[in-house]
Amino acid sequence: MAKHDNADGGSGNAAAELLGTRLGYLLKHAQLRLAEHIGPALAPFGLDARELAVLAVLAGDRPLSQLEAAQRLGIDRTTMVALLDALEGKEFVQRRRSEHDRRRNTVELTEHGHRTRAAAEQAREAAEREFLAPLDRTATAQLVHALRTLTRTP
Amino acid sequence: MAKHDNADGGSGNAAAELLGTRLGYLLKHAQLRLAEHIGPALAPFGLDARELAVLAVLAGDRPLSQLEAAQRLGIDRTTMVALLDALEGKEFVQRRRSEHDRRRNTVELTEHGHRTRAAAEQAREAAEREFLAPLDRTATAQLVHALRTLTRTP
DNA sequence: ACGGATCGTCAGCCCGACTGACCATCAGTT
DNA sequence: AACTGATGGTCAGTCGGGCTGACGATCCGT
Repeated sequence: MAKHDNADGGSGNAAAELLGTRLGYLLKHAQLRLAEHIGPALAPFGLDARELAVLAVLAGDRPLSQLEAAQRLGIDRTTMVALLDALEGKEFVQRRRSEHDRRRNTVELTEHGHRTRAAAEQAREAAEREFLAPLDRTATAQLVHALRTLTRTP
Repeated sequence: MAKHDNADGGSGNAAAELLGTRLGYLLKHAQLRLAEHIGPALAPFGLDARELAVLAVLAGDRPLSQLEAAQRLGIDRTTMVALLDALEGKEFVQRRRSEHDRRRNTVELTEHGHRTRAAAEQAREAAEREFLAPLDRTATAQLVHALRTLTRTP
């Protein structure tokens, strides 16, 4: 969280006028600003947002294969490999050859992974709340609802 | 628009349940879906969204330097170089050494650039409207307002 | 027992965006 | 005028995220 981004901070916002009407710009920068909240919030846990999302998806009762996990996140299975390498290196997850289909790795959270995930999730929620603070309850609900509607592939 | 992204389309949306509550996910995917509308809409003009934004920023009455243009878009000046290389190659803009400060390039739209920008801007707006179609007027206004509030660095 | 599909892995590549160095130029100082 | 420090444009290098393509191991239907 330092190299990419830039999320304003510069220039006397002549931009805002022109770009503030462009949905793409608004969405992108909302995301950037949110990332600025969440990144630091997760850093103490040794996680970034993507990794936490992986943990979240793996936290269900049923252990998943790498492919299943990838699909739930909408990422490629080859991307999942590296993600899990990192998470396994930090002892948050554990790969294990599936008994029933020995092509598959079933992936499970470790004890440490479970605890960290729970704590990190709270930190993420707090960061989100902080980010959303300028909006009242209603506006927040409407925002989420609108975004959900728009992302539901029609 | 084919290689990157993936924006769902796969998996029986077990994701939606888990991730639909995560603001980061919603923002990211809203953006992806919007890009899917806008990309093809701008393709006929030989532009992508970033390039159109550059044209928009340069379309003001006063010609800007590369640095000024970059700052208004919140991008790096080194990034602007390549962007302008492309736009100049397509004859949409023209660089010219500033008379008053010969370190600067002032950048201006060509005639062709102006016409293309106007047309492309309409196409972009149409694409945005299409993307926003699932929301009624009020919801759209609220969404834009909320995003604007959140992106205003407080 | 085979041939085709599936899963995990790895190498290679693309894209966007940044950093660092370089050169030309400007502006203020001496 | 000459020096010095800052500024603007350029380029090479690099990084992060994510993909494609190929490969080996396995599975499965015939």
